[in-house]
Amino acid sequence: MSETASRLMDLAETHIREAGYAGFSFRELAAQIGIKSASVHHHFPTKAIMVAAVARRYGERFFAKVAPKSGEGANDAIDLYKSAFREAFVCDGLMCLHGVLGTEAGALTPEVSEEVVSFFQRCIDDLSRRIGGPEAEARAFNVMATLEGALMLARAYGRIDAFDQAVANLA
Amino acid sequence: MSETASRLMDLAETHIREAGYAGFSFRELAAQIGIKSASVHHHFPTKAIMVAAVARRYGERFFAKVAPKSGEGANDAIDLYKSAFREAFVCDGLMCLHGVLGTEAGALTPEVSEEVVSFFQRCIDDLSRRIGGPEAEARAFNVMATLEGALMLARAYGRIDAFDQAVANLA
DNA sequence: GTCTATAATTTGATAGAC
DNA sequence: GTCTATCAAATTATAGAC
Repeated sequence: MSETASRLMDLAETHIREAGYAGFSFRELAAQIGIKSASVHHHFPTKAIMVAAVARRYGERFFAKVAPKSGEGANDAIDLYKSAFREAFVCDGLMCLHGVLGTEAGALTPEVSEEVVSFFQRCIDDLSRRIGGPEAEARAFNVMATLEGALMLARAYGRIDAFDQAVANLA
Repeated sequence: MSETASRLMDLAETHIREAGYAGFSFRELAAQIGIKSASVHHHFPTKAIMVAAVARRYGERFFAKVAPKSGEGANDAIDLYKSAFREAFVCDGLMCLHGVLGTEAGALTPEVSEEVVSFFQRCIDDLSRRIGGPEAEARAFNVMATLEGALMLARAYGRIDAFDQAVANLA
């Protein structure tokens, strides 16, 4: 992938995590790196294809970040997920990309929608396996729901304290 | 408020809860009730003003629905909130309006943004008071985060089971 | 309250030259 | 890979007649 394509994805990701799927245009991205919108179409034929690519990359980076360290216990997995979501607010001041797109489900093309669903599916599967025990899947759903909601509240309040209170009882 | 304005708000609310702030246009609403977009502007001068009105009405109805029954215990409040969110999926198949707008914060005008923040503030205040005890506020944040996230996951999975698993440990 | 008409802008996307 | 030029469509919004 070209350097330009990568920078375009960076910008698109930020815009989506700030304002959703409709929160940017090809013209806007182009202007931000000093090219024209027609050139953006050379890298990504359509907006839906670009967003699907951004969503896939976001997932890959996320799962790399929460990958198990050697000799992890059940709570270590939850802590890693918690840290990843907390960083989204503290470092970037942004939502989880899939959290935004998930709430906008009705506005998405099938290709984007599939990326979003498979992200959550993979999160639940991964967490369930690493948590283990009889209530593993329910706990996995609870962890993901709480983290997505906590991040949204932290942004609404503009305070990491809102996130920390919301997730205090996890792990 | 006129019957027409009320029907326009109904339609706008559904569209937003399905696809976000950018998920509808005045023309679209107008066509759905058989008038022209210019007539929509007669009832609501701008889209932002309309969405702010929809957000306010949604909050009023929500708080009426979760209002305390006489002689309620700490868990009753959480159960009422849980039922209200569960119904959003089971009855309407839609997100919480403020949950959608909250994730799209960067796309909102100040007037809409203020409605969203004050909705969550009021939820947290109400829940904290009704839950009571030393950890009341943290539990309130946790309840709201979990419910918003659970509703989003239920829609992503298309299964109420995802919601129920995510909120199983509440109350 | 609703209409016609229209302005002003933005958007996603394409054709073809360099 | 980027450009110019352009298209077709959609969007928010306004003016003024009925």
